[in-house]
Formats: sequence, structure tokens, C-alpha cells
Amino acid sequence: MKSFSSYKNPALAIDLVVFGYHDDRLSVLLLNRKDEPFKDQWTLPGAFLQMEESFQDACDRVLGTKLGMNKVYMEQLFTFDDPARDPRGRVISVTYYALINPKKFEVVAGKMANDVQWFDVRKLPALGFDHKTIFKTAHQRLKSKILYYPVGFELLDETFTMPELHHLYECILETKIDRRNFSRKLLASEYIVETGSRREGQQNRPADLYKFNKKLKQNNFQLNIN
Amino acid sequence: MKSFSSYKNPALAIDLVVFGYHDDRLSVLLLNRKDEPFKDQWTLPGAFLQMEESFQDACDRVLGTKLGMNKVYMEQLFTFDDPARDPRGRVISVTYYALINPKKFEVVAGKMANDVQWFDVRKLPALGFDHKTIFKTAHQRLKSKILYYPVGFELLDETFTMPELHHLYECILETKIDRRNFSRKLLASEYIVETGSRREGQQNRPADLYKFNKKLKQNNFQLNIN
DNA sequence: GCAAAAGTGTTGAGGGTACACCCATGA
DNA sequence: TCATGGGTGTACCCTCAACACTTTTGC
Repeated sequence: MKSFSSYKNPALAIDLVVFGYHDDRLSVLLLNRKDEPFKDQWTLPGAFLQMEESFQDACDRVLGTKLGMNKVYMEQLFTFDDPARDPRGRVISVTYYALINPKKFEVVAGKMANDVQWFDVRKLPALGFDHKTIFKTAHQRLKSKILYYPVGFELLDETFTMPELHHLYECILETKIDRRNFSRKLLASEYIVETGSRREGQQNRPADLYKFNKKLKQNNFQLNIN
Repeated sequence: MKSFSSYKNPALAIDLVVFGYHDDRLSVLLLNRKDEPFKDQWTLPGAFLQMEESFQDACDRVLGTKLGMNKVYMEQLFTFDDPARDPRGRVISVTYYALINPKKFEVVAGKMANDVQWFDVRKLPALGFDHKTIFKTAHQRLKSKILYYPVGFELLDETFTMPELHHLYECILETKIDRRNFSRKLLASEYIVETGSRREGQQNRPADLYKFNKKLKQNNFQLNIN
């Protein structure tokens, strides 16, 4: 049996598309690179995979050290293999997307970055590498996923109102959704539970607060949009 | 900027779940290994990624040299990263699943294998590495995919009858489907077109032959099962 | 003529869409 | 009391699920 070390292997990177919902809009976290290649340009956060590290470990490392986050919802997206995607040589990129509540974390630029910032998904700057493609793939995946899986709660606070949830869905799907039908559908799915309290101190009638039903494991939720 | 060669990288393998439909059942192609590890055991076909090779190239290489196939429907499945998944050391496995018509190819055991064989998905032998997990992931993906994307045609001949298509769906989904509702639904979707001819020489009433409508690019096909 | 399988049509129930009205709050 | 936004109810339509009869072939 041949030894592995006799083969030369491509480098393996982990790149993350971190979505956040803030100020009534969907955003992505981007990093301004301090070093070449793509110095001073915006890219997705990422890192090279260490030899003993699982993907999860690598993602946690990026989220922890570069962004000051932990325990976030994450899912594998796609593995990008274009031999020309990195000017330094052959780099395979295994990508994940994450959903976080920006209020819970203070983003910090790590050693490798000039800056870290949230960008409205509709107003992204030019991105280095093939990161625009990666972002588009993630955005599309999120749009599909949210229609049959209750993934939006990860972006909101522990408790939230129906109008807040409604607006989040409109934001992600980039469509109008009838709020009454939306409300009925979500309540019928049993994915959300009333808390009994309301969001007070707003301009108008206080909205009921709900929370995600964590006990519910399986469901045939399917949101149909007009 | 650091040189890449200073880093040691995990090995990168490509593994394939090749589905075929034959004798009214769904099968997977397995390979009996000639060498350690898992010598004389069944595994999914695969190979190490070459330095300059894209995933597509690597898949074509495996399908071509080990299985004598070309130009098949293929889709990326998932990338498996368990550091202990290969006894030889750290190997990341990027997996694809393929759909082929077994009648079109004569499978041949390449240099690396004792044997290559189709196995009924319901009667798989023990598999080496984490290939059982990979298979299950692929099977599940195929089940979901076929409900909203006309992927079954890849497994059939150029022309096929409605009962054949119906049985294929029942096979993949492992459920009974009402044949009348199924037929109406498929015809309404415009994914299939009448050829005008019929399957003659059978025991009973000849069935109409259809073919896949290749012109149709986009559709909101969604099959609902009882 | 009979068995077996293929083609086709109908009906009723349920879910979704598209609506309008009432309610609670701050100013 | 008025404007604004949140909560709730209803009717129609359309789709889907359930089901039965007719047709064509081989023996």
C-alpha cells in the first residue's frame, strides 16, 4: 500500500457565507484582506484546513478568531474546484453558509484583515477569488431552504413578532407575501409557539411575541408563495 | 505571501454513487477492492484527485477507466471530512452521484478491482470506509430531487412508456403511487412528449411511448405523493 | 372469451388565494 | 379622534386524491 506523502495534494480551504438580518435587511459578512492576493479587496471569511481538523472545527476557528462568534447554525453548501480559482495555485474550497443574529456578536477584524463589515446582499462590492459565485450559490440555497425548513429563526431574537418574521421572509425571498396567509400558515405548522407576552412600546398596536418550537423535530412544512 | 508547498494538505478523493435502473429495480454500482485497505470488500468507485484535474475530470476518469462509461448525468453530493474515515490517513472525500442507463454500458473491472457489480439498493453488502453513509446520503438526495426535478429520464431509454416511468418513481421513492394521477401529472408538466409509436409485442395492450422534452428548460414541476 | 395490463374520466374534499373588517396604541 | 399597523375571518377556486370503467392485446 502506497504511502500518502508520495502524492502532492491540492490545498483545502474553508470559506464561509455568513448571513445576518439587521435593520430590516439581509446582510453578509465580508472581510477586507490585509495580504495578497486580493489585498485590500473584500472576500468571504475563510481559512486553510489544518491536517487534523474537521470542517466544523475549521469553521468554528474562523468564526471564533476572525469574527468573535460561536455556536451558530451552519450547513455545508458546495465544494468549488476550478483549478484557476486561486492565483496562488490549486486550492479546493469547501464552503458553508451560516445564519446568525448580528445583535448577539460584535464583529472584530482579526490579524489577517483590515476590516470586517456587514453588507446588504443587494449592494455587494466586488469580491476576490470566485467568492461572488459562492455567495450567489449560498443566497439561492437559503431561498430554497427557507421554503421547506424553518431556518429563519436563527436570524432572529429568541422571541419575535409575526410581522418581524414576515418581513424576514419577504427580505430573503425578495417577494411580497400576504401577511394574513403567511401568519396562518406558520401558526398551523406548529413551528412557532406563543409566549403570551407582547412587544410593547412601539408606535402602534403591540404585536404578539412568539418563539421557535424547539420540541418539534419533524414536519412537512412547505411555504407556498403566490 | 507564503508558499503553498510549506503546508501539508489532506489527500482528496472523489467517490461516486452510480445509480442504475435495471430489471425493475434501482441498483448501485460497487467495486470489489483488490488492495488494502478493505481488500476483497465492496466499496463505491473512486480515485484520488490529481493536481491539475477538476472534479468533473476525475469523475470522468473513474467512470471511463474503471467502468467504461461516458457522458452521464452527475451532480455533486456532499464532501465528507471525518478525520478517521480512511485508515491510511487524512482523506477528504468529495462525492458525486450519477444516474445511468445500465443497458448503455458494459461494466468492466479495471486494474484496481477484482470485480464490479450492480447491487439492488435494498440488498447492499457491507461497505468499506464510510461508504454506507455516502450511499444513504445519495439515496436520500435522489428521493428528494426526483420530486421537483425530472431526473428519472436519465435512468431510462430514449423512449419509455408511462408504466415504466411510473414504476421507476415507485422504485426510487419506495411507495405506491396512483398510476392515473401520476400519468396526468407528468403529462401536464410537459416534461414528456408523445412519440406516436407504441411498445409492441408485449403480453397485453401496447403502451404508448414517450420521450423526454429536452426543449423545456424551466418548470415548476412538483410531484405530490399521497 | 378470458386474463392482464393500459388508457381515460369524474367527483368530492381540502387547501390556498384573495379579500375586508375590527382592534390597540401613540400622538 | 385619527393614523398606523397588528390581529382575525371568510368565500371562492382550483388542485389533488380517490376511485371505476373501457380498451387492447395474447393465449
